[in-house]
Amino acid sequence: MASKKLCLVDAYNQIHRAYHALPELSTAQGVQTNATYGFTTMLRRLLHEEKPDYIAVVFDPGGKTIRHEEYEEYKANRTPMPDDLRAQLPWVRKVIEAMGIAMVQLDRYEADDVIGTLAKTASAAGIRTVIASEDKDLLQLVDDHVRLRSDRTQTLLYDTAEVERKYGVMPSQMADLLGLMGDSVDNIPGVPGIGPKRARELIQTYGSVEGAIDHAAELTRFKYGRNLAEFADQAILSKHLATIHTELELPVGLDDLRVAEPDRANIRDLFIELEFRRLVDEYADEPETPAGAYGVLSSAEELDAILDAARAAGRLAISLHTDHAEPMRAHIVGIGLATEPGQASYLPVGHQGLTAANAMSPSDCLEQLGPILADESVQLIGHDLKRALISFAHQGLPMPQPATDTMLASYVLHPTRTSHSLEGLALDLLRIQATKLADILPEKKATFDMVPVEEAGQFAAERADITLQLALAFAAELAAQSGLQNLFETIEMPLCRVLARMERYGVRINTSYLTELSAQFATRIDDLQHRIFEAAGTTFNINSPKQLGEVLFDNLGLPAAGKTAKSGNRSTKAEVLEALAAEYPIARQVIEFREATKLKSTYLDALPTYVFAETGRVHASFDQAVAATGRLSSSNPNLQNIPIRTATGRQIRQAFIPADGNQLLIADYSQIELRIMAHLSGDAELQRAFQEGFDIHRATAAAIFHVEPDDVTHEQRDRAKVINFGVLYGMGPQRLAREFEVSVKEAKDFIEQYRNAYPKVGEYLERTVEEAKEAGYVTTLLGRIRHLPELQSGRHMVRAFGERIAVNTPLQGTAADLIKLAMVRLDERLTNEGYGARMTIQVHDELVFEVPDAEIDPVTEIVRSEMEGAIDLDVPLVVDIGVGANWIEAKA
DNA sequence: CGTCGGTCGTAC
DNA sequence: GACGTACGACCGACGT
Repeated sequence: MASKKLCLVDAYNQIHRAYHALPELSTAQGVQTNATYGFTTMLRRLLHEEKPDYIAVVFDPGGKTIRHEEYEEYKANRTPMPDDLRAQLPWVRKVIEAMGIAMVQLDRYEADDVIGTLAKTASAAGIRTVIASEDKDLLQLVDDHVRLRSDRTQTLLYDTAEVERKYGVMPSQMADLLGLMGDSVDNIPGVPGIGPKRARELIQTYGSVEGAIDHAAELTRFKYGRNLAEFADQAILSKHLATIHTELELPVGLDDLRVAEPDRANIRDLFIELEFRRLVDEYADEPETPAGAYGVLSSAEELDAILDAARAAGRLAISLHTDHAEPMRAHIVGIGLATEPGQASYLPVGHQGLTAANAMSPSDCLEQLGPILADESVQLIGHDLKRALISFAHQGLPMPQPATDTMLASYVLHPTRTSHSLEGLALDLLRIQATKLADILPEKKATFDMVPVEEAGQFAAERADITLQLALAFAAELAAQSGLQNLFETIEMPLCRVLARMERYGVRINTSYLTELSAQFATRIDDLQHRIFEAAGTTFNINSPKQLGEVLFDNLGLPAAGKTAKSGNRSTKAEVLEALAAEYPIARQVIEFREATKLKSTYLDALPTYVFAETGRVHASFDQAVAATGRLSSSNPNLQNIPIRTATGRQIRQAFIPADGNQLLIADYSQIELRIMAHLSGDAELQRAFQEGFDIHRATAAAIFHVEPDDVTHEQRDRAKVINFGVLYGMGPQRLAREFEVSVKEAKDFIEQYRNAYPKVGEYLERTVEEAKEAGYVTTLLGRIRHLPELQSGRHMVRAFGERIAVNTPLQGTAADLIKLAMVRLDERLTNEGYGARMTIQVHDELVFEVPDAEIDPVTEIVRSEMEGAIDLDVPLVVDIGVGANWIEAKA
């Protein structure tokens, strides 16, 4: 049998390496985790690949060591550990502890010395050692039994031969080598004028530092030879400092380092807390599965009993499952129902092969559910309820106003979470591993209706149970944060149903018009492609940035301007091509080709594919839990990026039309973010500009260029516009300089002039960043919050990014709050007052309505009053409203 | 054949 | 890289 193995981890070395190698990661709570994560995966790999019998993680002591006593300057050049790394050390120790791995640390001695001593002890016992470190000092320990493992781009195991190959000396001579060449990392001086190459030669020739010094007299014709004599003491000291002690008295023996069974429950909890989701699965081979009492309902009486319980409890958590991912196309397959945590039932509705003989009919099920949904005394709870509401409506049930959507609760509390999936929340908050849908589907592409009722029931009931438990947990969390609770209850929850209605109603598009336009574009694209190929002298894929770059910059020799960030290809973006267009017609042709193909593929050809046969309309999704600032997002298709800026692009908007007998009514907030900034900053001049109803860009131009508003030139107004928007995004002078094609100094002057014009705006922006650093988060006017772990970063770039987010989020987020509030009130009024008008699209500061011809006047007034009156600011909110037969015509 | 990162471009 | 928030088309590398 092979000999046993010991792994020794150089803790700080590996922690630092992880910290620098990984991008900043942090949990939803803002705990930084990159070093912890990197160290954890390193440990895991080490255990897996080396399969040691013994293991220890060795730390340096907190205070001074014997080397400091011998040489004051030892490690004096070390920069202090960044705060965001130091903060991770307790977590690293927790991970090591949970994994059942020994930690060793000795006062006054470095980790290297402990490692050396342990390795030697192991060797004496016939045990092989693998040291995990990138520190070349440790190479001196390498021998037949001891190897050093380095894991940079690939794993490299240093044995004696590898050390000799790389450094030209035997491992035992590494301290001599360092004694001569010094080590800037540890601030070991070495001998001036002797670097790695000479040190290597000298050690190879004379065997040791002492040997080299003995022969210094023979080398006095060289400067380094004279230095060797002069700095002999320093060389001896350096070697001494670099020499690892291997004879220490340690408080632990090898027996204490045996690899133990990890504490899986503890590891799982820890990884959940740290949000190491991938690792949780691995260590939680016995995950806590919900131990609830779940049953399948098989009669109207059983269902009634559950509904009675819901009425008694005043709440009902549901988990709805359908046969289709798109709610507009979906039919209800079954519903999990829960009223108390730990127990839940399943109502099968539309499983394949399920007949009235073994259950209730689908229509009976749904009919029986109708009243409870309409019952306002029973709080409806669910996860991603917008989908459920659409499905209900699709099947003829009422669309109730739900009380708690756990997805939205999670979003309000942690808007930057990348996912608000039920599974993820269950894991993080309840420490429960929910059953995965994929695990119960009979095959990969199966749908829920193919799952046998019993399995589907366990799954759906579990989800309803988890949803209820999450709702209770979120209720407690929200209760402690009244601002968020208010936002959740008065805006996000009501909006959920508004969006469901919008989505279900959809928008009408003129498909024949789009098809016609698409054919025109095809001709134009074909023409451009021919001309580009002719100019290039070759055919290629113009849509491939890589191939395009080769043609333009290699074949045709156009001057390249900058590389792309990730792959280092030469950039072919519009800005670059635009600069070349005056001199090289092909650049212009590529720009036009790009615009045409973009519009054709993204809009002209894509939009008609979204038309839903049943309604003849497009039912895009408006997602409420995506954007970190509180904005909505839109997808399938995205109706929030329909072109408007170019004449060609505007043709696409004309495809958006109302139903017969209706008009489109478009209502836009005018300059909403700047108005919010005027309000929040309290700047008198900016406020006055809005109160007087000035053209804000013209007013800003007049103020920063010191001219009368009437004398402002087009260029001045354009520049003021760029600055006005730049301020909202935290733009710096460099970017402004590039934008204006002026020097950075001149750009700084513009900013200075802006600050003079609106002094309180500058103060406000600075105050916002300061307060964000203090509090760790920023807030909007209606109490939405966003945590900013970026501001605690050790990296300047990341911190600067955090500062821009801190500036932008309250403005963008408050605008989002306002329009959401207006949407909720508008929906309420239009519904309650019996109008046929429908809200159909939201584009951040704009609402699109489909309004019956006869309702135009009253609806215009209602829209204006609810939007302008959404909230009372120190400046007026102005809404521009237009009416027309398509989205362009209606733009006032 | 599907997934995913990279690049680019559209909106506010 | 240098201005915030999104979604998505296309390419091309990579894995099954």
